[in-house]
Amino acid sequence: MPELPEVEVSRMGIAPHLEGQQIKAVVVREPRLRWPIPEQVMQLEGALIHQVERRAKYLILHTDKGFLILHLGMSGALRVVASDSLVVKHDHFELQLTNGQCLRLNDPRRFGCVLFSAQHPGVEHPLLRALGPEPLTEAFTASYLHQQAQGKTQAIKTFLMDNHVVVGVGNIYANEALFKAGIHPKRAAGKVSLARYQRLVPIIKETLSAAIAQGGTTLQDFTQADGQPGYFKQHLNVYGRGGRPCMVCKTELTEIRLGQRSTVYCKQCQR
DNA sequence: AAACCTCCCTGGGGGC
DNA sequence: TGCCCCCAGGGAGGTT
Repeated sequence: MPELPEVEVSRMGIAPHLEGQQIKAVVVREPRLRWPIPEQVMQLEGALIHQVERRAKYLILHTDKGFLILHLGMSGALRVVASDSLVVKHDHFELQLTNGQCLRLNDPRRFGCVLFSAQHPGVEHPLLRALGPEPLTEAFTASYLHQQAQGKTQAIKTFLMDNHVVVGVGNIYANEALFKAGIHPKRAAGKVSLARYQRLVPIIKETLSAAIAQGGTTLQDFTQADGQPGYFKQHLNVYGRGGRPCMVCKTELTEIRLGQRSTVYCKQCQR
């Protein structure tokens, strides 16, 4: 499942193949994604791609004829392959380039989206306008998070996963970061001290950065049909380990549901 | 307004 | 072996 690190790895993988290239044809095989793929994407035929940007878990292709917004949802994957390479099940969308390559989106669960924006969507588009800061920038600090949390009774895990607070912290990283920071996932966000946010924020940054760095090792063969590598799985302390012993104190890990999401923690280590 | 809940979708896994 | 049911997840949008 693409979390922020995987989207960033996707961006790094596809950008060198796309930037400076021209779009020859836009192919929509299955328009029924999260939202129907709009007709306007056809306007990108003939466009020159300037840049591939990531904002939260969205990828934004800058072209001289507008902006393409991509979201991978739960199960989406992007590959750069030869335009005549075999189309497989769930290959819903592609941009064919004049150099014979194409950017192909495969998404079995269709939670992803492909959208068009005439202006840069970061400030203008309703989906991106209200997003919180990027976790790997200087804007994301302990004092910012502490201030956002003031008066909130919401569980800190739900708070961290709210895109208005900070983007890109999905269920896996919220679980892992709270474990490493020793904070109970159900603790009210507004009752977590500044000192504990000062511990948590660097942990979130380090966890995301480490995952990106490891995804980087798969960049070489990114254009091959390998699928998701699962490179981060061996580093997980709590996610998917409910009922098994805590790696620190051996206490049986507790699994609960919080905001419809599976939540695993150590009742000994996390308070 | 804040804090919940629901829904979209398919593949995979467990139970029988 | 095969079938059914449930679950996973991001995040918009609805409800309380």
